Amino acid sequence: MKNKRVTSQDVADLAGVSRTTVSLVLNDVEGIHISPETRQKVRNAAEQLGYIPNATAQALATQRARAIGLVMTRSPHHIASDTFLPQILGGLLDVVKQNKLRLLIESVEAEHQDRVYLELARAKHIDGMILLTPRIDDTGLKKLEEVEVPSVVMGRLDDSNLYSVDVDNRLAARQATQYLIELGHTKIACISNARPSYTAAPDRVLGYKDALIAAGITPDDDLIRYADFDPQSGFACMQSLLSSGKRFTAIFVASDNVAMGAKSALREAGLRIPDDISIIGFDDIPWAKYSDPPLTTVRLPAQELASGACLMLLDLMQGSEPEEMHKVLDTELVVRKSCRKL
Amino acid sequence: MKNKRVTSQDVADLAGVSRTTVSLVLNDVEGIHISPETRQKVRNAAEQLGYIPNATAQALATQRARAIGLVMTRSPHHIASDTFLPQILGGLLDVVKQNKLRLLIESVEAEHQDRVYLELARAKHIDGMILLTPRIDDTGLKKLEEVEVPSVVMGRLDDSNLYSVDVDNRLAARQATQYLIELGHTKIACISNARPSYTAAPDRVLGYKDALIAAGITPDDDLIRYADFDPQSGFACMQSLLSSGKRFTAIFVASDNVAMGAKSALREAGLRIPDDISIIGFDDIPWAKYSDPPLTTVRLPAQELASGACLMLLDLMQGSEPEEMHKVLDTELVVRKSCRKL
DNA sequence: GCGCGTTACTAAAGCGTGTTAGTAGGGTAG
DNA sequence: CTACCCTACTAACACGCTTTAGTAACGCGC
Repeated sequence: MKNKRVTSQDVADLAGVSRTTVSLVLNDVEGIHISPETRQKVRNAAEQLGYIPNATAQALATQRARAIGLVMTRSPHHIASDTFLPQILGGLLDVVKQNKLRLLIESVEAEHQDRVYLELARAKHIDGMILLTPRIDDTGLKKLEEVEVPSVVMGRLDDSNLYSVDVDNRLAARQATQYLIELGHTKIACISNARPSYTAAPDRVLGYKDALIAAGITPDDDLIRYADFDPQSGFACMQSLLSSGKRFTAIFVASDNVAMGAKSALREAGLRIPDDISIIGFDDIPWAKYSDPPLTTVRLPAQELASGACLMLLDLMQGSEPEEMHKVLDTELVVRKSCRKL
Repeated sequence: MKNKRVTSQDVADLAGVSRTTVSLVLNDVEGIHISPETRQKVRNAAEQLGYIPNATAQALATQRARAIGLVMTRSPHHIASDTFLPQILGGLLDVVKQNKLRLLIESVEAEHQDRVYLELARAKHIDGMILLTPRIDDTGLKKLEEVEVPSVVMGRLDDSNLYSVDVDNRLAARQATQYLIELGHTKIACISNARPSYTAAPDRVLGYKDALIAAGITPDDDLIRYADFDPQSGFACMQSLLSSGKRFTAIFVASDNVAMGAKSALREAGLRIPDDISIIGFDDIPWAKYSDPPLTTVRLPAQELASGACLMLLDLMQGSEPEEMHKVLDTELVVRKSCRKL
């Protein structure tokens, strides 16, 4: 009862003007002539009533929701163990808040993607979307390209004319592997971060192979495993490698999160890092620095990726063309203590 | 051009019926009589045109946004290093998806909270909100109670008549500390998870003291530090403890995330876990199990907390009264290898 | 063949805003 | 004195949907 919704009509009534005037004043519309006294009257009335415009009505009238969506192509379970998410959210929220937008989180199961993207876009609850960790086989994205909804992909997508922000996964993986080679390692295994359908995974494996080949080492597919985002899968992959009987003195794990599990498996097997096995990660999650031993890894600028994608999206939403279609941010080798000279 | 927005009017025209009928059919409104043939005509037309209802218009008409907000009282920076967030999001998304709702993320800086909560609520972009890690001194929340917006707090808030879901932090902390005592430790330090203004922090310290007192040990405030969510602050707190000259053989760190940093500081000081110092954490984040040594900790059911809060919120949104006003979930001591018998 | 209930639909009134087109009144130039 | 412009506003439509109130047609009992 005390909280009957206050509308612009109420403000207009109290101020003794029309609803139009209220709208014009409160939105500071340019090039319109309203006397300072009236402006003040309206402002006072709004203040007094505690008027808060109904965002839904605004959205309907303006055809803009003032919100963007973060779309994740993963199950809630996988989201729960995504080390990266907080950083990405942090980066997004930063930009989103500055631009007075809202952020919508959406997770899309593999099954009915096609429809979902379109629904999100057309239903107009959001003005644009950021697509996280897209999959190669995502047919829905193809359709998305044909629609006029501003979208930016965080990651790489072949043959796509969607805008994107990413790092050069292949190059970064190559550099990481090269670092191991420079330390004298020749038997180097690899655990990729995710199943190959997620674009970053095969890219990182390619980079790993690039480095080997450049050093005259023949890649051995038996030394490669594909994890599934979480430490648990890293644990399993490492166990599988260890029990394969194949020898290796170093390993490139294409995700710090997965590396956590891998390290644990090494420890259980009685192997010491870096004395017995050198390990290099990927991502530089906040814990990498504090793990034991501190993990040598490739820093991936998560927050910058997120805010970069967000800024790009804002450009698109304003109708202006972003500078680059596919923005690529730099990675950086962060040497800590998990690798040793052979 | 190809993507002129399809409205219910278009569907009505194609099907040769009124917009009303379209709405009635597509929403499966109960207790209304529409012939099967007409229903089919409408469905076909909608399908053919690829009609997707405008969610904003629906929201305006029904006065329900079909969205809930997750409100975090922290800066984007702190969000970026929140280990818990993915699990909470996972839990929320699960429920949210099942109920065909949307999830909005909002971060609120300490400065202008009062206004923000109300804006969120009244602007009606959301039907209800979940408040994460509230602070004792949050005056905005007081005002929120007076408004009719369904809200559930994840955490505890004294003297509040807001619904809440939480664990018994005090009891859990007590049990953790008691475990250390049972192992024979008497000199036990404590690093709390956050600054005391976040309710969980002092609660956990109280539980820690409870256990000491029950065992006839006088708590020593010089052995207590307050961290700030992230590993870095844990590192600093541990350094501070070590350099204080005070002796201790075990420590209760009220956050696994903070414990990561603390462990790192111990290692740098040349102390071994658990040989020199036993350490017990809190939260049981996914990495606790895989850290070295595997961290003994208190499992906090993050996903269940989130989904519990969400279900509670759904009840409130439907106007029904949840069973309990303050739901308390169980914690569980997870013994791993970071504590030893003295 | 009149009243009444049921079926199958539709017209129109909201929801709360933004925005365009228009108006009334006063000043100024010709 | 008329024509025109400027200021300061307002009436009314648009946004796309839900929902209430209503209507027309039909069957049925009496």
